[in-house]
Amino acid sequence: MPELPEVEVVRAGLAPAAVGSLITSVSVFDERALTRHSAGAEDFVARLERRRFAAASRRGKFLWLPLDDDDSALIAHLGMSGQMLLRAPEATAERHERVRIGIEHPEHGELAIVFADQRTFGSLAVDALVDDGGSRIPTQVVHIARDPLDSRFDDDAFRAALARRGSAIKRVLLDQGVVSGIGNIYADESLWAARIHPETPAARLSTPSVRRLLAEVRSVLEKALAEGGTSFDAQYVNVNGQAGYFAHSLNAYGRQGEPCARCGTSIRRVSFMNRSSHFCPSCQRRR
DNA sequence: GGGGGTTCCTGTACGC
DNA sequence: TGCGTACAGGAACCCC
Repeated sequence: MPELPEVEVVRAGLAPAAVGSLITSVSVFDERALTRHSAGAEDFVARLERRRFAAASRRGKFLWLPLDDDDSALIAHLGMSGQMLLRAPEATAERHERVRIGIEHPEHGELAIVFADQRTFGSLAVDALVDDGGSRIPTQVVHIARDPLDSRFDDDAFRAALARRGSAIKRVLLDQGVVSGIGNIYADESLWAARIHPETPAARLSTPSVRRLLAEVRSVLEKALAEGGTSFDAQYVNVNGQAGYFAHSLNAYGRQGEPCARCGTSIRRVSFMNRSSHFCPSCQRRR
């Protein structure tokens, strides 16, 4: 599932080929890939053709490629199974290919950016850019908080936000309006590393606990990024179709029944928020 | 505005 | 072999 590290790997992979490229063609094969673009496929194509990509940016799990008109950007959210692939222009269609964008780079020549998505939770759009504290971000990203790896992430504001929330800390970690980029996998991993029970009310966490949690969130995200992200199957791959290696480093997620790497107790899996939570019942005690 | 549940979707695994 | 069902989960949306 693409979370911050996976989306950042995709952004960094797209940047060298996309930035500076001229968009020569846009083909939409499945309009469900444009649920974020309410004006429809025809409008989507018209807003992209003959423009150039000027940069490659990201906040949380959203990535976007600003256009050279300085007023709009192609935004992408990968959802559960979205992929942005770089392919040769004549490459055969991917199995779940939804959108293909033909580009021409001044040095690398012709390429295709292919958006493929099995479960169709992901989508693309062309969105207006607005000012946000000195930077320009798409309107659809305005409500998304900065991510913990962002140099302008405000640790004190995060601590204050937790103090106002009576919800379980895991629910708050997954709330992209409080802190972005964290999904089910890295929430479980960070809570395991910080020895915090996922259902602990956020407001009950002491200041040292919040500091420890934030440090572990950053550590987990950075390690996953260094290993190219987490791949369980073909659902997440980089722009070249290659898997990441962080799945081998997981301590809690998907390890139910296996011994905790710290204390040997069986990792437990419980249903929480219509998804799974994995934790060690011994070293992540509920207080 | 916080809180929490529902919904969208498709491929895979599993039980019978 | 074949069928039905549970499961995976990001985020918008809804009602309380």
